[in-house]
Amino acid sequence: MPVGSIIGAEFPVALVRTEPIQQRGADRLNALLDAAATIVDEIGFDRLTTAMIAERSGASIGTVYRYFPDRIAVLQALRERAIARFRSRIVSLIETEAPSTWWDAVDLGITSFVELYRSEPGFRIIHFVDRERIPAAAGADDIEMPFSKLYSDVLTEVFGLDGGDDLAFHLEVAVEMMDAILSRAFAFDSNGDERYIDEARRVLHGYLTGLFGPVAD
Amino acid sequence: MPVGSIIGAEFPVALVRTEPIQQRGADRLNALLDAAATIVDEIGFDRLTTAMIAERSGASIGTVYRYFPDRIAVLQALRERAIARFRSRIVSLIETEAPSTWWDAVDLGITSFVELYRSEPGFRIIHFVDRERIPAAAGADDIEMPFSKLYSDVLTEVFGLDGGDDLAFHLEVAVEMMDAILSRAFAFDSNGDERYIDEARRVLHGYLTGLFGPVAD
DNA sequence: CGACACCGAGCGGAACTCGATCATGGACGA
DNA sequence: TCGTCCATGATCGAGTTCCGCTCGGTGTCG
Repeated sequence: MPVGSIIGAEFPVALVRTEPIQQRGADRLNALLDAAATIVDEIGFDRLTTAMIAERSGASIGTVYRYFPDRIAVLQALRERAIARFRSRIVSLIETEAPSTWWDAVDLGITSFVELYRSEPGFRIIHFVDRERIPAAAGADDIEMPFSKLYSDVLTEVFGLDGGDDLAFHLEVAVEMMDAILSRAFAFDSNGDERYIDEARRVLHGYLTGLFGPVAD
Repeated sequence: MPVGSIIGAEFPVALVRTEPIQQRGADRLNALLDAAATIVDEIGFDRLTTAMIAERSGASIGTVYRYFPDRIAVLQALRERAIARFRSRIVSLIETEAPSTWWDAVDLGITSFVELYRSEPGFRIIHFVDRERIPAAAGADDIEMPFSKLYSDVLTEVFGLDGGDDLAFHLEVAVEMMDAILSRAFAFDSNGDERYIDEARRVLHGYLTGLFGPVAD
């Protein structure tokens, strides 16, 4: 069962300058990210300064730059950490709930997604999808497998869905749509506007059943 | 016929410090935005400096700050101007093409949207929806009517669509979805990946016919 | 005591200000 | 109908402030 494979590395790859070795190092790194998260929540993306991160987390600027190459990397790492948590939450949900249809599995994904936006500070500002995508800097090709591809593998192997090569494509479209609608849900309502959340579910259900046919396990 | 009403103001409201009075002022403002647009296209969002904008447009830094309160406002104004052009393009398209069904009208919207991404410099970086939405700064409530609301009015009055109060909501969801998929289409391909563009059309068609029933005028 | 972790003054550069200077176009008299 | 005048819009750019980031030196774990 490949479900566990949708968990990624604990810490963002290639974003930190030096992986922390000692315990306090790891603590610091998390503290830095926590600080960044709450600040982003409060004053937004581009008003965040590295000095603020340092002050909030009780570190010095030097320490910030010990772990991160630049300001942007902090934000990216923040996203990565949140997504890593998201992935592991999905895994435990799938294992405990043991969904019997592919739709139940997807629905679980949506639920986790909503929880992610709700509970992860700063995430409703950062967003799931990285819109500043840089065309995959050549050289660093140990890039993490995209979420949609992994989920497509799971659906294929566990539920025998046959979307062919198109499955990953359609799942990516699905993820984009879901993120867009949920971002809207959380844009003005930090708890998430239920109307949009419900609509996201409905849209995804309609989109996916339109591709795979009615739900049946 | 209210079609004309979906054109907004000529210049972005509440983003410029001083509305230009004389002709050269308006020219300057446009020149500044043009410069910003091409620079964004070339080197991206956060490498854009106000000094570059000044130099490219043949102005001084002081002039930049005469019209814009800060760097971010330039980008916002850039989006607003592009969207204003988008609106007027839609108007002329609807008037010249005279679509006979509501779907044709929506399809025209999608076409314009794609053209917007293709032809408006910097727009594929800026994106249609503002993801930095700050909960509507209190005080400035002469905020522009959202695009989805206006389009919903047009569809209601011209094609007699009856989505009730829900129509505007569903159209907003539709716009969010479309922008998400099209952003993806233009993320790595400055001409737009046709596969995603087609999918955006398909998705919107499915979503909207699911709400209004099959297309018929 | 070696390596890991941390510090913070300081440097370069970008964002933004402000008082001085130039240009425009409407008022107004001839 | 013109020309000139000048209030006000528009422009300038050196200078200030603030921010991202470096680096050599100082703690503190194992």
